[in-house]
Amino acid sequence: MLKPLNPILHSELRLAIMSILIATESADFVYLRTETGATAGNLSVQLDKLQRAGYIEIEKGFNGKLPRTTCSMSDKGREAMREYIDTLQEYLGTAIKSR
Amino acid sequence: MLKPLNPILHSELRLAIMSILIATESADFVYLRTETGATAGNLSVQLDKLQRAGYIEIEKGFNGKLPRTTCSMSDKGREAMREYIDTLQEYLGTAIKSR
DNA sequence: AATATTTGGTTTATTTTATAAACTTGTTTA
DNA sequence: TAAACAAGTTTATAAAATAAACCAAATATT
Repeated sequence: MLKPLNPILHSELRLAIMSILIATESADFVYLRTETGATAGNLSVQLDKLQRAGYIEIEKGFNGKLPRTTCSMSDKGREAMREYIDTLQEYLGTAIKSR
Repeated sequence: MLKPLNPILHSELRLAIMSILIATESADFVYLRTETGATAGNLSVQLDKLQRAGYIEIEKGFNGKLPRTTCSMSDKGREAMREYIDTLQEYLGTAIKSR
């Protein structure tokens, strides 16, 4: 029987966010928005879910006088991604290995 | 900007179904049910979506006197999976290659 | 110097999707 | 012959994703 895919990660936008953060260590709201093409509302909601899950940390500060929200991945998030990718590979089996 | 992940494939149960079919070429309703652990209702709905998308073919026949639904992947389905996996790898980048 | 616009978001409402519960049709079994 | 089972489908509910509307502060415009 197949393992379940972590439902927090198995979401297009949340996976996109996590994929960016796993590579860059830190990214702000505006960058995530342009990179993912998400609406601000959607991005806000999904960042919140990732934070509640303990997968990312969100720091609110200022860039000069303008607000700035900086996100980075937590160890828990990195571990969850590792497991998610493992599970994905179990699903996709040979199909993914052959590329 | 990240490419969208085919929403028909980016669903746990549908991905599980497609993953089984990509490896086995053909599987019946009962097998898919036990293998995925899905409820019959959910499986029925998701098979229907995959069929409407043209990703699988569904043949209804009999196993003795009992109904039997056999599913197999279409060329279009195989192509969609190829693309989906490519896109996933773009998302996951190095994280997936290192395993 | 008032007012309009832009930036960087959040909150709330709507739509879509996934899932489960209830039902159907026919078949064994007691 | 009635109860239980198999193999599904249909419909109702719960959860999720997404967008629309809103807000506060900063900057630009007339």
